[in-house]
Amino acid sequence: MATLKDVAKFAGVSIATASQALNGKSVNEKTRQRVLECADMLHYVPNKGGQSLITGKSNTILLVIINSAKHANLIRENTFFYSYIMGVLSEAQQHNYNFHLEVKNWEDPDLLDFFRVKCRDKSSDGMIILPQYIKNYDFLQYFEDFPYVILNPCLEDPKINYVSVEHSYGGYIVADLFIKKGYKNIGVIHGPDDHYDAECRRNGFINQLLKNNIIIPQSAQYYSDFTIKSGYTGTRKILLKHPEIEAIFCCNDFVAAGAMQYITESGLKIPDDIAIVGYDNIDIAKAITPALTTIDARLEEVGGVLARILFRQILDNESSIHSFIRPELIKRKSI
Amino acid sequence: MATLKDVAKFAGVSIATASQALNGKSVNEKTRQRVLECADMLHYVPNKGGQSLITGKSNTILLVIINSAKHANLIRENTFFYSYIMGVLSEAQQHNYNFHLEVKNWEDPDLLDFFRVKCRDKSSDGMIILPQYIKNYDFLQYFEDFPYVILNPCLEDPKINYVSVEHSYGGYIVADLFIKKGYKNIGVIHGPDDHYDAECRRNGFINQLLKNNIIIPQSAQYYSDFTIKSGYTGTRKILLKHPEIEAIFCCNDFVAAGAMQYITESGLKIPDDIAIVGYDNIDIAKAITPALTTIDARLEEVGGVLARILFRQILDNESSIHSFIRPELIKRKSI
DNA sequence: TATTAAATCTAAAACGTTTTAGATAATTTC
DNA sequence: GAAATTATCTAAAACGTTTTAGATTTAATA
Repeated sequence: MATLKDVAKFAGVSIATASQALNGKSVNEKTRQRVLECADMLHYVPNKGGQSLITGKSNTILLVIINSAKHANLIRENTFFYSYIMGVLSEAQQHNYNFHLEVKNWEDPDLLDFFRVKCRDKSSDGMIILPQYIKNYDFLQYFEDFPYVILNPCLEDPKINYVSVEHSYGGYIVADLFIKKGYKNIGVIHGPDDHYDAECRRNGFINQLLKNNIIIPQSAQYYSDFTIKSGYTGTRKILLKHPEIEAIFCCNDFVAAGAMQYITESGLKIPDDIAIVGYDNIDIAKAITPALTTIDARLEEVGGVLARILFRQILDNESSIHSFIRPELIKRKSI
Repeated sequence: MATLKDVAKFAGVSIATASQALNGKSVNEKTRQRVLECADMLHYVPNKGGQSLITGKSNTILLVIINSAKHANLIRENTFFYSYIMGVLSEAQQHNYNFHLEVKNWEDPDLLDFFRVKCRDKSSDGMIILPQYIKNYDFLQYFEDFPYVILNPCLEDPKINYVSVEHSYGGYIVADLFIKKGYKNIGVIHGPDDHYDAECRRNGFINQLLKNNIIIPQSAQYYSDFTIKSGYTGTRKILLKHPEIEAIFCCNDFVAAGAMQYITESGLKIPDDIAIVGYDNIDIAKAITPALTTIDARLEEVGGVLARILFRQILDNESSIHSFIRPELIKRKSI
C-alpha cells in the first residue's frame, strides 16, 4: 500500500511538499499537479491512524445509547432509535465525519470504564449520549474537555450540554386536547416509572387535567413497559374496571397499537367509542388502522440538533450549550 | 493527557516494558503491578491512532447501506435496516470491535471513491455492504484483500463473500399457503421493479402459482415503492378492478399495512373477506390489527451472520465465504 | 547589478504506540 | 564456582502523517 513517502519519491519532492500539495497548502501549481498525479497513480490514500496521531482528531463522532438491562428489548424492538440514528448520521455525513455507534447498559460493570476510555483514546472527537432509564451521571466526571451532549438529562445543570425535548409539554397538549373534546372519563397508560421522559409526559398530562379538575383514579392508570403487549393488557385491565372510559393516552405508539388491538377485538370502535392518542410518531402510527393521532417527538430532528451541538463544541469550541425542542400534535384518525 | 512514556517514566521502566506490562506480555509480576498502578494513577488510556498505526488494525467494522436516490425515503422510513444494524452491532460488540455506519446512494458521484478510500485508509478492518437497488459491483475492484461481505448480491459469484437470503423461497411459501387455502383469485403488490430482493420474491411467488396453473392478470399486480401509501393505492387499484380477489401478497409489511388500511376503510374484513400476507416481519406486523401473517426475513440474524462472516475473514483469514438463510412463515391473524 | 522581498521547497521533529534484537541480571546445572 | 540457561529488561526502529523553522530559489525593486 502506497504511503506519502512513496508519492513523494515518485514525484521527486520531499514528504513535506507532498503533504502540502495534497492538503491544499501553498506550493507551486506545477509540482502540485505532479504530486496529485503520482498520488492517483499509486492509489494513495492517507492513513487515518497516522493523521489522527499527529492531528489529535479522528473525524468521528460517537453515539451512545444507554439502556437498562431490565428493559433490554427496548433498544432492539423500539425502532424510534433508528430515527435518532439517521438524524445524527446525516448531520455527521454533511460534516464529512464518520459515525460510530454503541449500545450500553447501565448495569454493565465496565460502563464507567467505557466512558473513561472513549473520552481519552482519541477514537472519536465527541460523543452524543442518549440515556434511557436514568441512573446517574457519574460518567460525566471523565469528560473534562471532551465534547459531548446529552439528550434529556434529568438534571438540567446549566454547565452541561444538553438537548431537552419538552415532554411535559407533550403531555400537556394531549390533556388539553381531551379537555377540548369534552372527555371526562379518561384512562392513561404510562411508561415505566423509572423512565425519565415518560415521567415528564405523565406529569404534564396529569397536571393539566388537574387544573381542569379532572382526576384519573389509580385504577384507570397503568404502568407499561412501552411494548405492544403491555399496551394490550393495560387497556384490558383499565377497561374491565372502567367501561365508561372515553379516551386513553398512551405513553408511546407501541402501547397505542396494543391498546387499539384490544379495543378492536372487544368490538369497540376507534375513535367513536374510545379515542386513542399515542406518543413519538414513529412509522407504526401511520401504519395502523385507524391512523394514530400522536405527539411527534421530532426524533430525526432531535438527532440532527444533537449532532450540530456537538459540532459547535468540536469545531467552534463553544460550551454549555442547551437547546429545547417542543413536541407537537399530529392529528390523524384515532381521536 | 498521559502517554505510555509518562507511565514508563513514573514506574521507572522503559517504554517497551511499560507496553509489555500493559499488554500481558512476559514481565516480572512485581514490575507489572507497578506499571498498572501508575497507568491507573495517571488515567492512562492507549491512543487508538498510535496503536492503529503500528498494528495496521483499527478494531472497527463498517456497515455500508447503499440506497437509490430515487427511493431516498426507503432508508429513513423503513426501519428494517434497524434490525440489520442491531444484529451487526451486537456481534461487533461481542468481538470488542467498534461499529461504524454509512449510508450512501448509488448516484453519489463519489461512490467509487468512497470505497477506494475506505478500503485503504485503515479506518476499518472490514466492510459489510447492504446494496439496495442493485446497479453494479464496480466498487469490488478496490477490495483486493480487504475483508468484506455483501448481502444478497445479484450475482452469486463463488469468489465473492456474501450472505444470500432466499427470497424466492419466501415467495414460494406464500404461494403455497394461498394454494393450500384454496384461493384462486389472488392479487399481488410487488416491490419496485429495480429492487433485486423484491424481484426474487416476485419470481418465487409467481412461479409456484404457475406450477399450480394459477395466473395472476397484470391488472391484479401492482408495483409499489415499498411504502404504506403505495400499499394503499395499489390495493385500491387492484380491488376496484377485481372485487373477486380473496388474498393479496404484499412485498413488505409497510405495503401490507397500507393494504389493510384501504380494505378496512372499504368495510371489508380481514381475513374473512380478503386475506393479507406481508414480508419482513418488522415491528409493524405485530402492531397492526389484525396482527399480520408475514414472512420473517430474519433481519437481526442476518446482521449477525454478516458480521460473523466478516470476522472469519479478519481474524481467521478465510475467504470466499457464502451463507444461505431461509425466510420462514410467521402465522398471525391476517390469513 | 546588487539588494530586498517573495515564493517555493525541505530536513527534522513530533505524535504514541508495538516489536525486535540484543543487553543485563538472575537462576539453574553440573 | 564456572558455565549454561532462563528471566527480565531496554534501546531503537518502525508505523505514516503534519508542521515548523529555516534553506534555497525566484522575482521584484532601486
